[in-house]
Amino acid sequence: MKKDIFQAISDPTRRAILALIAIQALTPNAMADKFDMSRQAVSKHIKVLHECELIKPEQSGREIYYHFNAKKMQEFDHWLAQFRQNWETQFNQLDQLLTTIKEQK
Amino acid sequence: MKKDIFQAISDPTRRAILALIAIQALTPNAMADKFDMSRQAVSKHIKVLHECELIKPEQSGREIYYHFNAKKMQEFDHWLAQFRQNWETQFNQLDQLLTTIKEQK
DNA sequence: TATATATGCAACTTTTAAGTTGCGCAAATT
DNA sequence: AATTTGCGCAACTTAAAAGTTGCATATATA
Repeated sequence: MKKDIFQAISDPTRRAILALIAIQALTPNAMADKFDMSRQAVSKHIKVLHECELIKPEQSGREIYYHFNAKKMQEFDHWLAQFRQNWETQFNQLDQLLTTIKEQK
Repeated sequence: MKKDIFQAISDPTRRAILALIAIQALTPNAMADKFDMSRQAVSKHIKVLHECELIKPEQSGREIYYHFNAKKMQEFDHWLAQFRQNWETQFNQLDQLLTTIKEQK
C-alpha cells in the first residue's frame, strides 16, 4: 500500500535515512552499512521514501544515489502551519501570566 | 506499546482530532460524533495522543475535555529544523538557475 | 567470458496497529 | 434509589507494516 509522508516519517529507520541523505546522497548499500538490519529491509524503507517522493534516485552506473527531496518535506511544514498560530498564542498567554505574577510582587 | 509523536500523527484520525481540538477542547463523545467509527475506537486514539502528551485532559464532572498541547507539537518543528536549511539551500539554487536563464535571454 | 557487486522484486513470517464488542465504574438525572 | 450517561480498560479479530530469505537482472571487474 502506498504511504503518505506522515506514515513515511513515522518509522525511526526512515527518519535516520532522511537525516543521513539530507547531508549527502547515498546508495542503498551505504545506508545499509549504517543500520543493524539486512540490506533488503533498508531497501524496503527506501522504496517507501521514494514512493512518497521524499527521496530522489540518481543512477550512476550500477549504483543508485538517493537524494533528499527538501521540497516534499515542506509539505510537513505546511501541515504544521495550522498549529503554529496555536502555540504562539499559548506562549503569549504564558508571557501574560509571567507578567501578571511579576506585577503582583 | 507506547508510541512517539511521529507515530501518533501518522494516523489520519488522530491528525483530524488534533485539528479539531486545536480550535476547541472536546470530550471523547463529542469527537466520536465527528467520525464514522465507534466511541471506543476514538477513545483508543485519544489514549495514544494523551500518552505522548499531544493532548491534555481536563476533568469536569464526569466529562473530560481534551486540550491540544501546542508545546508538544513544537517538537516536530524542532525536528524539521535540521532540514529547513536544506530546503532553503535548494530554493536558493533554483533562484540562481532562474536568474542565469534570465540573463541568457 | 566468468565472476563479483549493486540493486530491485516476490513470497513468507512475525510483529504491531486499528477497530470491535463487552464490561465496570463513577457522575448525573429521574 | 434506580436509571442513564460518559468514560476507560481488557480481550479479541482483522489488517497492515517490518523484516527475512531467495531469486532475477544489470553493471562492473578479473
